[in-house]
Amino acid sequence: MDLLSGEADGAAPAVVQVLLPVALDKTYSYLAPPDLRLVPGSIVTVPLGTRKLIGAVWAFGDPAGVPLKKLKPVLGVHDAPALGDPLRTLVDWVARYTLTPRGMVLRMVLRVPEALAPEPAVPGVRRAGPAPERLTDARRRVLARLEDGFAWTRTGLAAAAGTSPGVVDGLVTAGTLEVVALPPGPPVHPPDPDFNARALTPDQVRAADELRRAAGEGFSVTLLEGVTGAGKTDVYLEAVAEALRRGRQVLILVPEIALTRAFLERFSERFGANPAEWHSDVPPKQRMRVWRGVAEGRVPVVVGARSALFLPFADLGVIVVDEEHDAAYKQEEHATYHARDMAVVRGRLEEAAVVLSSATPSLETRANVERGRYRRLVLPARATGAALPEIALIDMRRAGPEKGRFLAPGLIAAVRRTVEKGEQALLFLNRRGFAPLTLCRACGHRFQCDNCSTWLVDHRFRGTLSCHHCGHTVRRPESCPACGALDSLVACGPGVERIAEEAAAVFPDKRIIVLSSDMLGGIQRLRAELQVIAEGGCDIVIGTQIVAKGHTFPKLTLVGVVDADLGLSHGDPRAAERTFQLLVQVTGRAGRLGGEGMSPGFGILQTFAPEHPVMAALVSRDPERFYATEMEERRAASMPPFGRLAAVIVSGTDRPATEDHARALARAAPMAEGIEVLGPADAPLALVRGRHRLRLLVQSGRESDLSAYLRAWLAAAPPARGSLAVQVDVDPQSFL
DNA sequence: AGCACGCCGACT
DNA sequence: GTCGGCGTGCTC
Repeated sequence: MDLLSGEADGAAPAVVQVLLPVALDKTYSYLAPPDLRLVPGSIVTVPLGTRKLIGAVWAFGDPAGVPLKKLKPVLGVHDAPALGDPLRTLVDWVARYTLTPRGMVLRMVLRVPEALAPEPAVPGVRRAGPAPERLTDARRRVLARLEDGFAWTRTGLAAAAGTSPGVVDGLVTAGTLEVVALPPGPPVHPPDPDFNARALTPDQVRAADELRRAAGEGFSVTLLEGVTGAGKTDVYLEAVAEALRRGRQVLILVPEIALTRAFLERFSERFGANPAEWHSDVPPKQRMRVWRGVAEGRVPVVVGARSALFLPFADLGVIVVDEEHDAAYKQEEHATYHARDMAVVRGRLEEAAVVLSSATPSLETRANVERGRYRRLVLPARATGAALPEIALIDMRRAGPEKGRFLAPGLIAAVRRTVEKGEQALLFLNRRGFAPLTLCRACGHRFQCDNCSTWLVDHRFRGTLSCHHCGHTVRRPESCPACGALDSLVACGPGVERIAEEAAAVFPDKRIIVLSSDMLGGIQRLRAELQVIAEGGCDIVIGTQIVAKGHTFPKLTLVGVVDADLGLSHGDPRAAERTFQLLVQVTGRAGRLGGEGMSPGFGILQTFAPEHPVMAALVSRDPERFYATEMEERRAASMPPFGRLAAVIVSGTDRPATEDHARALARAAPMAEGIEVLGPADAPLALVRGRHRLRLLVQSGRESDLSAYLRAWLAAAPPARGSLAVQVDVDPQSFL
């Protein structure tokens, strides 16, 4: 795209196209006062209706020919670097791909209003006049500190002179000192690429060499694959080091804020300084510094959640996507995009090297490797002793527990052997609370959420029934609200609390800790419990997904998965992949001390489907086997990555109106070769936070441009009115 | 997105 | 009589 096309000639007033961070796809035309030096990407303030908004200059001229009298002038330019070509192209690209108005994508770039005001200069003081008449001791010490001629901060100077800031203020009043603006400090200490280069294994060295080369060669995508503990981080930090040596910036995406802590330590060990952080919990002042620092090229490395993808890097050389398979990279709110894929797009636009790191890569990424689009580097396990754990299955149909119990005798025996050796066992169940469903034995009443189509989960520790979707909570009643029967309520199915109860009954003298995200006492309590576990003050850990990543359990040697089939049952195209990834991750928490360093521990999976490819792959400790069969399945079903899937989601407060609109939309779907629209008849109607939701699934056997199809469809479809809303997800990660 | 302008129900 | 609900439409 030629951004300079249609530049105003000679006498005609200069007009610029400005993109605004509102739900508009179009740019608006504004008069450009000649004294403002505008360039493409300039961040400007303009009037819109009654409001003043911050937007960005997207182009010059006025191809649409808006009548001159309608045009208002640009009010001012911000003292911040203009958004670069690659970032502006990224905004256009993401908007087009996700069918989101460009303004809403720009919003993700400009979501830092504080950053756009010039950073308030730190007030400093320096010597400006003669010594005061009354020269006290404290005053003498202050003046002595200023002999060097530099300006000091008020508080810094007072502290250095061993006195209070009041003394400094007094000298300012006396005219001895003056207040001056100090230049803002650098937002982060620069990392040193050669600070603490680790000794790498020969395999790591080979991989690191490849990545270093990639970091110097413009755009490429490399999958870095290796089991937990194989040293992927050490390897990709060498690509980071290379980018730093070349003076280019680095973005490291991590799936969750909670995981950044451990990573930051790792980083500062290697580079002697912390990277800048970017996620929703970074306080406003620091956000401002990071945003500006990134734009001005003064921040060399950012570690952040998916929103960091839209930071205005001045010269981005390397993008790392850590745990690239993680579902947290899919953004569902506002614009729906997949940060891993958009990172690849940004890498292409910025001429950067993209590194995708994972022990269990997504099928999308593996398919791109097979097609020759991405390179693949495998870190073999043998180098560090890391490998997949030994896995055994318990066939719950033959060797399961008695009715009403959830731990099979085989699993109990294994836990007993483990704890009696003084080691720890983990019982993993990805379900919070005591039981996922409560029903009345007398009348069959099931406790359901008022706002959502979900069961209320029994939280016995708290004495409540809660919806995990919207948070709706009621006290656990004594009698059935439908038939009034007393003592007729039964809990169906297990949650971690119930497993804890069962484990306590089986192992009355063992120390048991339950870890889940809804734990009473919050994050501090969680940290404390983790500390207890690390110190060996616990025999059996019972946990949800929260134990699957991040934390390390040094004394853990056995992982028992209470329900390995959980998550396989939905008609989700990625169910098998997700389950495989989760089970590899959680069983990988087990290790065994001995020889040189850790070696893998044991995993026991309770399953009703021992012949399922996921279980078979885990038992054989051969992930390639899983990838091969799953690839074939997906290919046969034309599911991603061999076909495209999209969802048109209709939601509304009125159920019949929502269904009607979904039907009307489905009727309006154009016929197209190889594209099929499913629903609304086959699509379940869900109630989510008080709104009815229906999905129309759009499936394409080929990798055709579904976006174009969807655009054409929705342009011709009846418009949504009232509370009805239509949302498009061009790459849904589940059917739910 | 946000804001004004609009047209219908209960009240300082 | 107004205050205020949120449905509709526009913003250079």
